[in-house]
Amino acid sequence: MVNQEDPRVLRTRQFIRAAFRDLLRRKGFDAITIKDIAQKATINRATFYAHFEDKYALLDEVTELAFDAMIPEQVAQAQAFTEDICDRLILATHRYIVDFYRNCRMDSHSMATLVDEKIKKMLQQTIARIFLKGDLPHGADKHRIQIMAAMTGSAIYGAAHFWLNVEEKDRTDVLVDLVRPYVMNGLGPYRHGDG
Amino acid sequence: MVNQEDPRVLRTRQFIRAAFRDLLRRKGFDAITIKDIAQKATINRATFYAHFEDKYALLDEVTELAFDAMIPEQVAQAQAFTEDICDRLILATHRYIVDFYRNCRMDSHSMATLVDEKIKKMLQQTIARIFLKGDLPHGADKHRIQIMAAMTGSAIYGAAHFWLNVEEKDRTDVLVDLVRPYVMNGLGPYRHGDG
DNA sequence: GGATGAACGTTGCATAGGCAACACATTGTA
DNA sequence: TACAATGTGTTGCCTATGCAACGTTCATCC
Repeated sequence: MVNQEDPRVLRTRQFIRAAFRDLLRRKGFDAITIKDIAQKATINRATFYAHFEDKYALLDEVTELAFDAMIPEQVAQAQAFTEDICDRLILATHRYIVDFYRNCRMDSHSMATLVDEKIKKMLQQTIARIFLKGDLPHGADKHRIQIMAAMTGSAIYGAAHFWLNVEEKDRTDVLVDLVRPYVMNGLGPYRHGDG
Repeated sequence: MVNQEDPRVLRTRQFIRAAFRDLLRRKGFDAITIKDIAQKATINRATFYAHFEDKYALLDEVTELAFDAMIPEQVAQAQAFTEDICDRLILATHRYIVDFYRNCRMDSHSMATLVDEKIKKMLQQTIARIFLKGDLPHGADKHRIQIMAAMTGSAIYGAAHFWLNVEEKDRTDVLVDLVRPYVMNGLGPYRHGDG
């Protein structure tokens, strides 16, 4: 494929992502064509295919970058899964979902599903990375840790998503106070690597 | 040279101009290097030379485009040099100069001179174009018309420039009331093509 | 059922842009 | 004076992008 460091490549990919984000704001995912993206990005349609297999791959990348941008510095650097880190993850996830539903026309169920899956996966990876950084408690093999991360990520994501349709939806503090103890208790001895 | 319609060319030239305008806001013209421009435009230095002979050519183009953007629609379309058109030209010229001195660091005398010359030339061409659109009065050959345009452009530019350092500098209405009669009287029978 | 048109994804070729290197000029400085 | 450092403008080679064309699929319409 293309050389990811070539300045032309960097620029072209930025154009494509920006065009796509822009289009998502006024059109549903299904309604967006490759031609639309190429036109708005002022690149040739063939060039699009030099960088992305299709618009699903583009959605994947855009989602991932947006998630990375949303993760606070403290979480990215965290050495242990503390209550503070947990809170930040909950809030960041919630904010991501809110922004996402506000900015994108959601006529497409397929897109919502894809983004759901992607974000859950990113969350789980982020959590697993933190778990693996701490000293592992006795008997915690890598496999078991990844399951714990998967459950934790799913729980956080599920709760944050559910919170969209709740009366108290603006009370993110309530959300945090509900999710944090659930997750931390569920983790039990795994959380700090000091159990 | 390069094909001026190729989208890559259009983008690259836009990048270069934008970078240059941006640099002019924080650096003097003399202090700006081609490397600076290329870096900020995220293009290769060699690519700059594919589009502009040097930074003087770039300055020339940027000045010209800015001037075109500043000219009101009515003036661009004018069929005769009326008082209304005259007023608009005076105001546009004045605004151009004000913006120019506000936005650009003027450590370089050479640049000020170049821009001065360029703008005067553009003004004169604009005026000559309007003159030549109207029916020409008896005895008005093309040569004579161009001299009238040159004087008119110089007068307007000179006055607008002078107005920078005047106590009433904000009273552009006063400026207009001084310049308009001078110019219109000077033109005498040439102005409408109806003399 | 078949025609039409739109979007997709791919291809070969032409051209613009990136890169590294060069010679030259200018400037600062030891 | 000599020198290093920096900017200028140019060159040859390689890669990314633009373009036009193609066959394909799918939806719409007669």
